[in-house]
Amino acid sequence: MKLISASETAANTNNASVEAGEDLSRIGEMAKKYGVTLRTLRFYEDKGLLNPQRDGSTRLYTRRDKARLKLILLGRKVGFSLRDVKQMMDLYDPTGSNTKQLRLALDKSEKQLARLQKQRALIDDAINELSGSMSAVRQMLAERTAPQASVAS
Amino acid sequence: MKLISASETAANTNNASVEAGEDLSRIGEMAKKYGVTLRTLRFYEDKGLLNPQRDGSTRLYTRRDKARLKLILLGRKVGFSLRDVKQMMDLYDPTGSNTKQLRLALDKSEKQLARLQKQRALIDDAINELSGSMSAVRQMLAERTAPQASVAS
DNA sequence: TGCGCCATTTACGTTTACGTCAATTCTATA
DNA sequence: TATAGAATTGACGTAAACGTAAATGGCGCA
Repeated sequence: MKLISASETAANTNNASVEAGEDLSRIGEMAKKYGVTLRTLRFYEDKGLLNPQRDGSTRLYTRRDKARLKLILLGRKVGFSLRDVKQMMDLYDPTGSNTKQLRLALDKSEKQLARLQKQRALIDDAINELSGSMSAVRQMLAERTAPQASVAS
Repeated sequence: MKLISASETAANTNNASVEAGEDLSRIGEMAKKYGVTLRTLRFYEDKGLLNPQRDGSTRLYTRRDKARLKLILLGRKVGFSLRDVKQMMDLYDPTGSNTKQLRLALDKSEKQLARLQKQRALIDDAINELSGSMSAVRQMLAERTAPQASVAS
């Protein structure tokens, strides 16, 4: 599953306007590197989360895009919506202390943490309830004598 | 599936008691009693999970429907899809030992239990990751000296 | 020069479990 | 009888995160 003859692409690019040591990646490379699909990358762009450069129409992702993508994936991992992630990232200002961004992130994180803990409690409940039902069912299967399958909560 | 025995609402519009101890409920009553919306009850019916009788066009829920609804709600609580619940309930046979139903239920339950445990693990991961990020952010907010908000996982 | 692969844009489809009208009819009560 | 309150069906909307074509274009290579 090779895409491009590795050495040439890695060494340089003959076509693009790339002169510094920028390691730009195209969409396929990005997808592979971060375990997402092309569709996902375009989708994130469509939602304003990524802004790759273009060489003609071809997307070229810089390390900035890669950092953002990492953040997005981290955010999704901890359960933030893309909207939340965007909202937080939009506050990023390379010239300031980003206090507002950090406050927002902390605020959202606290709420998300609460949600996660609640979810965990629900899941624990479900697990207990389910385990209980399962042993009941096992009982019924064990004693094949029971004529009725009465079900109660 | 037999539903109606004989005694049916003749002309009396005063529900709640027909002749036998049938305690039929209308949709509003059901919704209140089980904490669901009217829409939900109609939706379940549309999906073949409930089959209330009709008095004209008015739905009348018997205790059988109530038992089924309890099952549905239990199923949803432990994370089964409505499709799963239906599949299991459709196997119910009041004349047999319901071995097949029980086996299916057990099978599905085992899988669902595994899913729940996996989910729990994911949530625990997320909680840890999030907690870590949060203390990092708190750090950065504490030392207002940091000029850059570098973010890494 | 044509094949094959990669990429692009646009747009509709998927999943689940309902919510939200809207228009209308039925029922209960004053 | 008039009217408020229930109930009905039908249809469209929602959320999230993409999937899945379809039609098209560019590039390298044999």
